Parts: sequence; structure tokens; C-alpha cells
Amino acid sequence: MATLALASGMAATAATSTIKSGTVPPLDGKGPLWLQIRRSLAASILNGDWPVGTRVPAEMLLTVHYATSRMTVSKAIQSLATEGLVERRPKTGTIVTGRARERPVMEIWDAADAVHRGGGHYGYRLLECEMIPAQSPFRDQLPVEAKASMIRMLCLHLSDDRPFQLEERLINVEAAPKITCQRLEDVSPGQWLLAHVPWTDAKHSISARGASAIVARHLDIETGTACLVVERRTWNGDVPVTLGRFWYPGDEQSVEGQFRPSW
Amino acid sequence: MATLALASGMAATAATSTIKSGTVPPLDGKGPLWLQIRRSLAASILNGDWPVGTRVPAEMLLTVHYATSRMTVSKAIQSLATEGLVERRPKTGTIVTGRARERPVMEIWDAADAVHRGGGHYGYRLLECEMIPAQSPFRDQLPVEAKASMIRMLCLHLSDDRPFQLEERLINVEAAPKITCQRLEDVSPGQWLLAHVPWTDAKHSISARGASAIVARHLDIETGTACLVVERRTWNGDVPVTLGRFWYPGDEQSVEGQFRPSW
DNA sequence: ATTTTCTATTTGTATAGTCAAATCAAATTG
DNA sequence: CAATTTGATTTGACTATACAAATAGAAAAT
Repeated sequence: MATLALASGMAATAATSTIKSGTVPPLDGKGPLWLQIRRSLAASILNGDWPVGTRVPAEMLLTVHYATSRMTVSKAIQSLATEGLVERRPKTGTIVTGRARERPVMEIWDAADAVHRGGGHYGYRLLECEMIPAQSPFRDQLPVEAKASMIRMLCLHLSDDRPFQLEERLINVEAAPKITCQRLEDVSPGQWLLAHVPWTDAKHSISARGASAIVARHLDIETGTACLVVERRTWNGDVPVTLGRFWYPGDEQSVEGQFRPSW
Repeated sequence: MATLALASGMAATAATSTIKSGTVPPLDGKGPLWLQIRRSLAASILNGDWPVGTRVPAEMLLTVHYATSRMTVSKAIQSLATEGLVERRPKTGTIVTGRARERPVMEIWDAADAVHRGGGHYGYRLLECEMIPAQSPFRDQLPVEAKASMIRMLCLHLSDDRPFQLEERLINVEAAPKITCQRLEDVSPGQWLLAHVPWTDAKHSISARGASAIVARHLDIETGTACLVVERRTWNGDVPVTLGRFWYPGDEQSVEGQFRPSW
């Protein structure tokens, strides 16, 4: 196979090598150029031509190879990097990452919207709500400052008046000063917090647990039934805001996601 | 508050309005400019100043307001768009999206790597493997063409010789021609497929199920124990490649993710 | 032998423009 | 009035260039 030699004497930094033209799939002419390049590079990775650890040709090389500008090539590679297919470092270059972990983007719906999507009528019921002073055992779950108090609550989301999701919630009152148990009687904590409390960061954790007696009673299922438990912790900067723990009857619902939506 | 008027007579398209300077938080001077702008815009959204449906000022306006180039502003907004905080359309502009669904990026690890990460010794055992001719009930799960045959298999991933994860798998032989049951005796299907079969698209689904008798026996847990079940379907273009169903003892493992890694 | 300094490479960030595509809204036409 | 055309606005894509930051590896100094 022929190789593509470089025009000598490039302006700023000259690319000093070549790309075997057979190693990169050709462009298909469909859609934006940067997406074409992205597909081309991704194909090389996904079909095994460039196994883990392989160094992707430098931007300048690809710029010449695809006869385009560096910005366009860069955009293609960047988007692969944000999806975790490659890692980039100055000087080292771009390296194909192991796909030991996949990073699908999951869709987690607000209870009210999930119910609406399913065509049901949404309902909300506050079950328990209490202010918790400093030094409580819940402090392990939401690491707020020792002096700050918290709200702990339990509520139920209903679909057509049947239990749909049970929500346990801890709220750092310091981060959400205006919150009271009274306010949570008719509005779900998620909605109230979203509207009134800023947050910058959230971490999710999904696990499966058997329903405890309490959970089972509220969800109207048998004790021990497998439930999908989604935990969401949110911060505002460094300040923990809230911990939400959502119990779904596991066989009825699932969390969906896809690895690569933008192809 | 004062408003920032625009220099009149811009080159190509003139911005025709102003931004109230109080409506956008100031830049903090930390890190790349586009990230500063991103933070500034994100803050306006997340703290409720710009509720759902609000139109974000047009790029040209922001370009003037932040005294930078359009590319830089655009990059900031683009990154918000890829994370689903806003939606963009030509002419209409950029609109703050409802956060009815959150889209955390979850991390799903390959069994071998998950074991290694936990400091254990990884082991693999093939339990069952059979070729399935056309017209089988499994066709509902992996919609391959009627004539194509499939492989159905069951295998166990071990950590320090103890059951760690049970894997059920259907493979479209048409998409993975060189696969045989013999090849899967010592190598996990995930690893084999990753190395030999190209794929372009994957969808994930996470649910909770009680362990069936078979699952329970293999995982050495009690029947009915809550398990986290991750299903992964992959395609190569339009051709279904494989369905993997992974059973985790639910209280021991979880899937982690975060909403906003790049802040 | 070890540490430090330098240098070249590669990605990261930013500017300043151009043209294209989409589409909302107003003006025009039948 | 309804349908169509036109124009204006906004994002999308792309080019060309420049300098900054990071760093691997070579060279120099200790």
C-alpha cells in the first residue's frame, strides 16, 4: 500500500512521519467532516485494528492525511476522548484506552415524569419527616458539618394511586435553609430542591436490595422482593446538599442507557 | 444594574440586544476561559435564575459580554448541550432543558477488571455452551435473522475462587463467524468478542431481580436474593451482535456514576 | 550515577473570520 | 384568507493561525 508523504516545510510544527493509508478507513462523505473522521477513527479502534495502548496518529498527521484543518481533526478526537475511547496527553499523544470499564449514559427519570411517561396519574404522599439534630447516626450517610442539622424524610410516589417508588431522603438544612417539613407535605423533595437549592455535582450509585419490611409495606410488595435502589448524592461545591435513595420494585422498572448516542 | 450595550456595526451579523450584566455570574479567572464561561452559564441554570425553557443569550451576545471570541463561547455552550443541560437549535437559540431525566455517566466494569480492582484473583469457568439453530425462543431476546444460528452460553466469573458474577450470553454467529464453544472454554466471551468482533453501538439496561434457583446455585447465594442485573446488547451497524446478561449479588456490588465529571 | 536543564513534540486554548443550514417570522402572492 | 416566498437570525461547520502548557527524552551539570 502506498503511504501518504507529507508536504515539507509546514508552517509551525512539521509532522515528521506518515500514515499508512490502509490503516484508517476512508471517509464516507456523510454528514459533517469531523463526524466522518470520528467514525473513521472509532472504527479503527472498535474493529481491533488499534488495540488498547495503540497510539493514534498525531493531529498534524491526521490533518495532512484527511486534508483538513487541525481544528477539525482535533474536534473528532476530543469527542472520542470525552466518551472514554481514547486518552490524550500533551507530548505523549492520544492513546487507545482499555475498555475495561464502559461508560454508558444512563437515563434516570424523576418519579413524576416517569409516571407521566408511563401514562399514569402521578401522586405524592409524605410518610415521615423529622428534623435531626447534630450528632445523629445518619451523619455517616450525608457528611454534613457536626453542628448542622438535617431533615430526614420518607415519601411515596404513586402511579394511579398505587405505590410506584419509595424515596428516602436526607437534606442538609445548612445547604437548603428555607426547607421545612411543612413545605414537603405536598411537594416532592426532589422538585422543591431543584427549584430552590443550587447544586453543582451529583454522584449516583445503583444497587439491588431485598425489600425490608418497611419498604415492602409501603411499596405493597412482599418482604425480600428484589428492588432497584438508586442513590443520588448532590453537592453544592464542597457542601453536601442531599442524599436521595429511591426504591423501585426491581422487576417492574429498569434504568436504561446507551454507550454511544451520537453515532 | 447597568447593561452592556453592543458595539454597533459588527462585521457579519450584528447582535441586536443586550445582556443585563447582573444575570450572569462573573468569571472566576480559574482555568481555561471556556470552562469559566461554562461554569458561569451552568450556575445561572442550576441556581434557578434561568428556569426550564429560558432562552440562553445568543452566542454573539455572550461573545460581546465576555469579551471573547464566538468559538470560545460556543465551546462552553456545546459542552453544556452534550451533557443535556441545554438544547440548541439554529434560529431558535439555546434553551434550558428540563431536568426531568438526569443522565449520569455510569461506570460498568468488565468482570476481570472489577475483580482485579478489588484486589482479588480472577477466575473463569464455562458452565454451558450450545449452538442454537434457527427458530428458537431466544430469538426474542436477540433479534437475529431467521436463518442465522446463535450460541447460547452460561459462564461464571470468580474472585479468589468464589462466585463473583454469573454471565448469560447470546451471540449472533453471523456477526461473529469464527466463534465456537471450544474457544470460549478458557476465555470469557466478553474478552473474545472485544478482541475479534467489531461493534458500533451498545445499549444497557439495569434492573433488580431475585435470583432464580439456577442463578442462586451458581452464585452460591439463596434463591430469591436480590441481584443487580446488567444487560448489554451490542450491534454492529444494524446487525445485532450479542446480548450479555450479568448477574451480580446485589448487596455486594453496585454501579457507580456521576452527573458532571468535568467541573 | 544522579539530578537538573533544555528542547522538541503534541495537545490545549484562543482568535477572527467565512460560509452553510435551519427555521422563525414577516412580506408577498394567488 | 391561505399558501408561498423571502429575509433575518442563530447555530453548525470549517479554515488558518498563534501561542501556551505539559512532558518525554536528550543533553548537560553536579
